[in-house]
Amino acid sequence: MIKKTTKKKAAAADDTPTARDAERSMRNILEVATEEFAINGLSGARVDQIAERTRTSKRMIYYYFNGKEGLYQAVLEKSYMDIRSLEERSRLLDLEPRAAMRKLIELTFDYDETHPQFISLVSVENIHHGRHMTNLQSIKDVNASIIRTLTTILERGRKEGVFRGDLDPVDVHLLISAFCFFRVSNRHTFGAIFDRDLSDPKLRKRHKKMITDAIERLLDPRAEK
Amino acid sequence: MIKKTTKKKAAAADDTPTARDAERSMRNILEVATEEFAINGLSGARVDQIAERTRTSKRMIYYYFNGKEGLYQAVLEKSYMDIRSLEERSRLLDLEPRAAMRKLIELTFDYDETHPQFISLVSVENIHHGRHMTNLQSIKDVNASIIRTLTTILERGRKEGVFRGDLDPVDVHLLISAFCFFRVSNRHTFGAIFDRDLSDPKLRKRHKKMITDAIERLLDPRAEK
Amino acid sequence: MIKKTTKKKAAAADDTPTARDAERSMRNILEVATEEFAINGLSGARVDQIAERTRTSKRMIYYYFNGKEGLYQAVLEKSYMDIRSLEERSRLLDLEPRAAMRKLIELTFDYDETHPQFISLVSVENIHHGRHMTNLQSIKDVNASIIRTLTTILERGRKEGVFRGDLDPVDVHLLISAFCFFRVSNRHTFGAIFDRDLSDPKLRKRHKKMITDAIERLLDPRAEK
Amino acid sequence: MIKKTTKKKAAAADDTPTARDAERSMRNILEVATEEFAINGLSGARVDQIAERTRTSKRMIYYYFNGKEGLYQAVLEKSYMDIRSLEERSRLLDLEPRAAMRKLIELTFDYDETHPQFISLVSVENIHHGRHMTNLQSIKDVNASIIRTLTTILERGRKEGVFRGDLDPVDVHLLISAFCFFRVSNRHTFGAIFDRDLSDPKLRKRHKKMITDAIERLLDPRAEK
DNA sequence: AATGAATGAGCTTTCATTCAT
DNA sequence: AATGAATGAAAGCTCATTCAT
Repeated sequence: MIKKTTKKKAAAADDTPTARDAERSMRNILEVATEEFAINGLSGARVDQIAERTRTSKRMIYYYFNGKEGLYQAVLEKSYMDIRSLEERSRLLDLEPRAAMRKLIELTFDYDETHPQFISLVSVENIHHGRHMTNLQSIKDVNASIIRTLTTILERGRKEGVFRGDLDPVDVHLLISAFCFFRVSNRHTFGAIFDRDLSDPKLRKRHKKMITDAIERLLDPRAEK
Repeated sequence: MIKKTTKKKAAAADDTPTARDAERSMRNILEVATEEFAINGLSGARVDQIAERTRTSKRMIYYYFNGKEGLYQAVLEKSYMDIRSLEERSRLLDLEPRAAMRKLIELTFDYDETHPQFISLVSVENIHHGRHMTNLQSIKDVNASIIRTLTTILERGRKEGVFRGDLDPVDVHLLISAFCFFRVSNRHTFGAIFDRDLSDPKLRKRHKKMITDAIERLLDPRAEK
Repeated sequence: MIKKTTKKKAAAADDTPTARDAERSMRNILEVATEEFAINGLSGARVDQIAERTRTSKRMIYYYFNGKEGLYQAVLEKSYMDIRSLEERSRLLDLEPRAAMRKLIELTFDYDETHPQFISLVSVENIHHGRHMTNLQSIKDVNASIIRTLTTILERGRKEGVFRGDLDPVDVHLLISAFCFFRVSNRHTFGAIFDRDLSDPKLRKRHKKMITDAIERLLDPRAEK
Repeated sequence: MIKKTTKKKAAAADDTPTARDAERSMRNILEVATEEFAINGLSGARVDQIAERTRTSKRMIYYYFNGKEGLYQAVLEKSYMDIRSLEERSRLLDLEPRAAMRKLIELTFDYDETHPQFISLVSVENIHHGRHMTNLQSIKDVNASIIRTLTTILERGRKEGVFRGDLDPVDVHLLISAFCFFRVSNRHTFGAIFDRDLSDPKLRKRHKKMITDAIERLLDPRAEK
């Protein structure tokens, strides 16, 4: 992360009005840019358009983020950081394994459902082969935490005999993510092809149950081969 | 495909060298464009770059496809059409329900795995809210055929008592698609975050088994509530 | 005029269906082109657009008229030729001088009023410095005839003592033309500036009378100095 | 003039070298563009050609005028604004009615004669149906002032018994404008047809007298019906 | 005599970025 | 620390025309 870090620290340290203004400007730019990149992609987003919707000027984007790509990277990082709340706020490990697993799935499902911009950004980043994430350790850290939690849940379940023990936590995470993510990321093509509005509450409820069921049964030790 | 349909038909009817040349040129352009749009997205792809990699000139892109957007739409349509082979070539309905289901999942899994460009294009189209598909009935037709096959398989399985009967075919298709698609569409971000190469044959095999298992267990009538 | 002349003669001589078809195609093209050039000017008109509105193809425009400029020139000539009817059909010289003069003015006024396309084309040609008329003797001939008629009328009037004799016929023609032409050629700017609809019948009548009055008084020998 | 008004005002207020440079650049572009649009029309003029003749670059045309059409509109407005000098500088209302009228006609005649570019631009704008003037209130204002002056002159003349009182000022303005304008706007076609050079000083003098005479006699109350 | 297919050249416009304080 | 003005480079697209039969 560019020179923003220094700024942030400075802002945290001294609380001068100027510093707080800078902080506010950056946040404002990030918010607008998040929308624009999510809607239009990296190449499709326009620096002019972002600047115009901002309280500041185009010049500031260069000042704070060193250009379009820098801004995009900052947006991406910020978006991934926001997931931290997902499992931090919910005390998953206080629950017994099966309840914890169910809740984890539901949290993921709901998060993706309510954060289509994040989904879009991740799709955009995949179009670009994830080349803007390679330097962002922060993103890996956040996700490592999710895997740690999941590993613990699975391990506990195995010990209690309620989960089979031959599944890789990352694989399970992949399966859960895939469904929750795809439902949102591909809602436009899937919706158009099958004339379905995936945001319909009835469908949402049914799908949430389906993915929960699917994982639950997959983990059921009685069927283990 | 735009207004060139007449041309195409003519080309199909008479087999003059000129007509074949035109046909070949269009295919050539489509192939190159498919790659470019898959790699760079709609906004990111460059007409110049596409033209340069082509045997023809930039002018021809406008002649045949009425511009960048028209070309993109043609690419999208063509890509979706190519899936027809997926289930047409394989005689799914000759198999007993559970084998058919397993094979359907594997076919989907393998198709997505071997057609990352198609996956990219669909992702790109979702970034653009599926706005280039609304007019393409052909795409709906192809997919309707898949759903028809799946419906038959599920129905047969229910009658034979090997599948539960309370699942919507489109929902099942969604679940299968989600996992197969996501593995490819998000391979870059997922790979970067968890330091995993999703194209590793060992992983591929494991995931294929996992998704097959998951669906199989989900459909198992013994667990039905 | 290009090779059209040869064609026309041929068409007149032999009356084969093919020849008549050619004749018809050319007329069709000319009609459409007249409209397009009048509305859009020489640079603004589009060969594609003209061809599209035609019963024939773009290629034919080149076949018959050797390109856009040739077509424009043919349109211009044809438009000027059509005025011949103006004074040929009306037997001006059968009237006594003052009546003849009044009628000449009214004919001019009405012709311009009812042929805005002709007015437009002449304006267009002036934008282009009249450079497409230099070779068209036909145009000069038609107009020479008008001047001849006007000269006769003025001469007779002078002899009868009802017109002053010191005015140049071409000057008088200029004055008449100017007013009749300008009313139509500048109707859009003049109309916009003064919020007047110059095509309003009431205005038309008033203006017709005004110009007739003005010329009549100008010619009145009693005021001659 | 587009949205650059703010810029202009700023430039007027502070007199920084930069501001003056911008002002100068815009004027430079406008001058060149005026010529180009007058000679080639809106469609015929080339942004490249305009830029090349300018001290600045093509990019600046878009920066200052938002494109070709914006530039054209600015040129049109500026050209109309320049007429303001016509009657502002000359103290028409200090003269007695008949002298004032004569002078007004002569001023109009001379202005058109010496501003063929303006004449061309108005012709061009009429080809385009005056569609670029609809938003330009400034143009209406300038012309309203001319009509006000003319109305005063006519009114005074009527009171003094030297002018008839039944003529509409705008009609009179139309008659005067028509002749003065047409002489210039149609000099090429008229000149070509009648082998006359309308810029010949002898002709100019004769025509000036003719239009002055014609209006004078038209206004003469003795002939009023 | 007639024509469908193809195209080079050049057009207007857009874009992310830097200059200059 | 902050910014308004300026811009080179390249993008997408259009046009009149010719090729090839």
